[in-house]
Amino acid sequence: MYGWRLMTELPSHDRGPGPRYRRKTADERREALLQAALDCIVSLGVEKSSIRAIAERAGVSVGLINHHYGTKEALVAAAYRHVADDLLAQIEQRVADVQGDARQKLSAFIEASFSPVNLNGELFRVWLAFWTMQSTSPEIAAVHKERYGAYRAVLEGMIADLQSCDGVGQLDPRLAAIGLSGLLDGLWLEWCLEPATFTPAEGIRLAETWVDTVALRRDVS
Amino acid sequence: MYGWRLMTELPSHDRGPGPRYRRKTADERREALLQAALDCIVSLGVEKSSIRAIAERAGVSVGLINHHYGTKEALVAAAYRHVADDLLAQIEQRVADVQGDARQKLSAFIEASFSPVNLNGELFRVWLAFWTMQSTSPEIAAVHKERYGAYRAVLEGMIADLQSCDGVGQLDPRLAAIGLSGLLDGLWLEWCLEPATFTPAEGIRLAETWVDTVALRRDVS
DNA sequence: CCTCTTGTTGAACAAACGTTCAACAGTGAG
DNA sequence: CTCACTGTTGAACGTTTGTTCAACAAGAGG
Repeated sequence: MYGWRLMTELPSHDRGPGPRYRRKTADERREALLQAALDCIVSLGVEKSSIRAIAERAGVSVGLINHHYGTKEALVAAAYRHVADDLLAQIEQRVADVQGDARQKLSAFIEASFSPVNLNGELFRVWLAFWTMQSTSPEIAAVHKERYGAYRAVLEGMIADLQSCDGVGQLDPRLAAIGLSGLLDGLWLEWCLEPATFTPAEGIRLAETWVDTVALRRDVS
Repeated sequence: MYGWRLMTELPSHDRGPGPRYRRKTADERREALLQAALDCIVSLGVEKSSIRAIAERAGVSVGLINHHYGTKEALVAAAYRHVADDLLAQIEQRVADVQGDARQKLSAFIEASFSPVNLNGELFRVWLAFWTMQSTSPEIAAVHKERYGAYRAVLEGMIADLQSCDGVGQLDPRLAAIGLSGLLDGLWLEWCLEPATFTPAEGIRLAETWVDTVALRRDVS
């Protein structure tokens, strides 16, 4: 369809005697491109993360991204799934590392939510990007629905465990989980938008108070 | 700087005998452009709201936007301030319309937060756009800080009133306001991303429970 | 009527975007 | 070595973006 012209000059960069590039398997390259895309979104923001910027970060040429992912949207969707999986897995790991009762595990979940890994303006920008694309990209929307459901299911299970041990609270596990995840997300959002508003310790205290007085029925005074 | 060529053909649209356009004062035009920008962001999303789309919606030509606002960023910042002002003013109006004690006024605030005006996927897209721009645009960031501070100040005042009447709660007014605004925003966020998760009535119940058991010390069972 | 101010126009522009694809080249198999 | 496969390249493309500015014209004041 397009015309083809001979290159009129040699590439300006150094042409050593060795290979000009190293080939990778399709899977390896896909993984590397995904990491480069995340790096770009994190450091440059979404709208500046062009195909060219991602390709440069990955040390490859522009054409390779469409070759391996077809479209940019598919690459971003894959990145979303990757980050969301990582985040949830990391929180679950922290919870699993705690040997204690259901209440202590929930505390670990809350503490992990307010760890510097999550309270991170760059991670926030990544999430904003995904949320924005969700309204126009069915693929992104599907990933969101799947990952967010998993997140809340974990929380609901922990609250159900808690109430079966320490007595029922003012709300059933489903609604309590929705409330807690809303509180955690809302505080995370506000902290990322304006970190001076409150400290992570205050955020933890707010979430702990919610669990004690709403999911359970205990007065922490 | 740029060359200038004569128009090679007349405009294709109808040229009536009357004026081709009507002049407005600078203030009137600025207002009209701002409304057109909001309409576009709401209906098309941010990334599709180009200068040309906004100009077409406003029924003017592309150059007029830069003439009145200088840059697109300034226009968006003005739109942000306008929407945020409107939203807060509307909630405060609802609160003022309620004759009752501090607790009933807080209920009006919560109810207004979950009204269809706010639980609106289009409004959510507008907010996402503003949040995204905040990290790159100092002007947008300043507007956010100013408006969000006002929002939380209103909430903190209401909670302080409540506690001075009905007794102190588990949290001081500042932290209680941060928690409640986090909960409201988080639930709003999650509802906009996936409306099937919970109903507005459940959201109201969650927020009311927070007020009764955390800001106050009342068990709603 | 003419004049001046100023809101308005819209083609041109430079830069950036995602995508395409013919050509190139590394790598392992025969 | 040769061959075929395929990962990789990068210029060109078509489109869209925000911005510019010489030219135009509406409307008020004389």
